[in-house]
Amino acid sequence: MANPIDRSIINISVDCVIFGFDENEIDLKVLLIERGEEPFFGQMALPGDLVNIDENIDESAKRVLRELTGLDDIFLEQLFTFGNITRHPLGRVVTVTYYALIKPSDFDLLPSGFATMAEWRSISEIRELAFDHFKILSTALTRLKGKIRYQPIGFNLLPEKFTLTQLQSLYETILDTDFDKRNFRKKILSMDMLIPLNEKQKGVAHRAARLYKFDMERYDKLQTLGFNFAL
Amino acid sequence: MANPIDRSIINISVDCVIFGFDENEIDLKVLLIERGEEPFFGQMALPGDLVNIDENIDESAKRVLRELTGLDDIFLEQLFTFGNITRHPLGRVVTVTYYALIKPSDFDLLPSGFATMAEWRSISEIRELAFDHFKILSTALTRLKGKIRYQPIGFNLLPEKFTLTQLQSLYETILDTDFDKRNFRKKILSMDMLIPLNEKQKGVAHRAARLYKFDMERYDKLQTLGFNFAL
DNA sequence: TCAAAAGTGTTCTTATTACACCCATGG
DNA sequence: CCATGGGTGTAATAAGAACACTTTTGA
Repeated sequence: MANPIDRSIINISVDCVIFGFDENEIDLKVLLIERGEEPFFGQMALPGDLVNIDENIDESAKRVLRELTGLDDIFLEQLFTFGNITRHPLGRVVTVTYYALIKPSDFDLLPSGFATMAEWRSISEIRELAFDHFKILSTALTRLKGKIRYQPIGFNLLPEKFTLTQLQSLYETILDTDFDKRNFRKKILSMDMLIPLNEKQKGVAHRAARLYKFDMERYDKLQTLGFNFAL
Repeated sequence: MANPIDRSIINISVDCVIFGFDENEIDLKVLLIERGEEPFFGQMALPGDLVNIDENIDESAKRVLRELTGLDDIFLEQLFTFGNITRHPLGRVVTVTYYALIKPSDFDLLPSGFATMAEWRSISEIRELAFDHFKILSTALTRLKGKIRYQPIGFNLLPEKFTLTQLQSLYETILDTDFDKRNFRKKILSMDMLIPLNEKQKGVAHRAARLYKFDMERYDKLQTLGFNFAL
């Protein structure tokens, strides 16, 4: 970590689990940095660092993420706080973790600080991470899968205009399952949250699909009424 | 708080939201202490205190709860971490909060430490609390209501042998709603998690109800298969 | 003309809701 | 004998699951 750990006190840090999903890609990715500093020098880790005394922890998470990876203006949701005595080799560090799901192609990565590298890595290929970050990642993945069934996470992962097949494959990738095409369409359209456009895909070597966009106003209304997005 | 706040560092505390439900009682309660110390001297607050450097935060929550209220051996679940700069008047304190739902009559309250009193208070009557504890309480209540629909919280709130009406009124109280008696029974019995006993209530001035107990083995199995307790 | 994905309905099964009367017990 | 809560079934509706062929497009 960039700030020094004080062995005489409980230090507090934030760590961010940024999931990435791009259309055309088949798997879910996570943003990792390579550490240019001890401990775990040269190993991959979640972006994270100590909280400053004069910043709210939510703001701290945003700052740390920006400083290490260049990602800015991301909606982070709090995940869990990990506080075991032994989780950091240099002292006592309680970490508040956050997660988000974004579209990698919307952002440029710019590693700096003690991050010598910032990269998207496929979830399925990750075997180990610095500290207890692998455990944090697993916790985040479980939460994401649970959450996406009830909340329209994912609206920000598609282009403004998208096809129903794109939407379906987004859900299939994140939930790691398959849906019946007709049933998926029936359900998603019955929610009345998509606006069909008088536009079609162009330049595809097959029948062009109709494009849709999200009806945010309608969605917000349904949310407040306790609407359920389950599939 | 009992330990002194150090203004030069970020202090870390735990706070516990202990919900209480007793049969025969119509409303949901929460365990509060009266503070015998500044700040907020004499005001009601959630039991909470600073974390020691040599204890895990989960263990810290248990210890603090025990020291202030006498409650021991309670399964606490982490709720959320509140870390705004301004949340504590004497310095920077990030608090990790926990919650649980228990049956008050199973425990004796024994206030000590800086708690001059420890009491069960009806949720609906609480207007204000020390620090940001009212907000913490609201967050916990939302979480509890969400959670009880998918998890069998509540098994520990009833006597070992209970009637279906007791179970129903437990759910109705916590979710603040009403269920149709026949539909409730049909659904709960179809889950196959209750064992009907060859025993009846005694001493009631009406037809005696059959008693049931939970089939924990069966429940654990269903849990791992992704079972859903929704009502 | 072929390959590739788009688009479209029906049937069957299962879950959810609404609803009202008789039963057993103790006071 | 009455007040109190216990106990029971059915019909209607809604939601979910399974399933296969025709259409459009560009290469």
